Amino acid sequence: MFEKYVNLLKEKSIKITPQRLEILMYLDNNRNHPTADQIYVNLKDKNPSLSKTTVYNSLEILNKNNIIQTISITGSETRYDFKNDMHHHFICKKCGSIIDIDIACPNIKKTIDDGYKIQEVHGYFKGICKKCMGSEEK
Amino acid sequence: MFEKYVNLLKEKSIKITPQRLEILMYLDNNRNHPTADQIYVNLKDKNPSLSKTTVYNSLEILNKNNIIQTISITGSETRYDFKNDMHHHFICKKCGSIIDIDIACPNIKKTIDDGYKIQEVHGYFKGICKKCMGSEEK
DNA sequence: TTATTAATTTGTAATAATTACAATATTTGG
DNA sequence: CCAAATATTGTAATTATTACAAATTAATAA
Repeated sequence: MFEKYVNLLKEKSIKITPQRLEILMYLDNNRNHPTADQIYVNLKDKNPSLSKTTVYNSLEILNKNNIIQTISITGSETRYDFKNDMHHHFICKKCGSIIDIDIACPNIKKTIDDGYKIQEVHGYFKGICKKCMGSEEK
Repeated sequence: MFEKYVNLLKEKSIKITPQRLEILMYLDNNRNHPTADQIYVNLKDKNPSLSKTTVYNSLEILNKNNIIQTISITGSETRYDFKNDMHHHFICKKCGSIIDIDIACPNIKKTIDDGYKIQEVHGYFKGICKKCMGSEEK
């Protein structure tokens, strides 16, 4: 059940703890860009001893090891995402939902050629999502 | 001296106050993506009565009226920029400097065609800047 | 110019997200 | 199974930002 996550941690020589496994599994199964607090609240039920500091610490080490990524699209809190193919994010100013936009950035190459070492790419769009555009027209 | 900023505010029917003019002028003359606190500290000398709340309020109304823009590249604090042509931002993980990258996003069209209304585009790269890459090689 | 009204500024207090830290507990290699 | 290193926990501190009410100011019309 946890094999996938155990392996992910082993590959990066990160110590395996139940907390880290739970957090990783949560992010893998919940691709809705949760905040640290949301992860904490949701895992707290089944893991009553869980501390919010542990959530932050775990997220930090997972992020540093490229197993997850951070999203700072709202500006007020960091959101977290299980690492997958490069994509952008769209946040709807009306309903607040954050949506994956499956496009990669073609600009990276130019910037690398220009002498920069790029380690992370964040593309954020803000506006009104499809659904809310639809309901506005009515 | 303030004419340019008075006009900017008038165009948007924003009430003209000395605080707003000072903040606008500061952002126009300091294109280094300052935080609200940096703006506050720097203007406080010449405007001792300035309140930090005013800085936040002014930045909010200027942003809502598209005169300035926000940058949330660090994740911890919002940075502000006088509005100019669309460009991306690069933050160096070593020296912390935030650098303008003069490229526009060619992906917008596809997302608009897909049914989204895009109001803001934020492109953030994180890595090592030219300068720091140079000093690493030595 | 002056009076009026609505909007703004100010200062303080509250909130929300995140980090620091020290004691306790757990993981892992030998 | 032991020991050393590392992680977890809970609380307290910090930082950025917002809420709010009283005092002030800007814009407008007489």
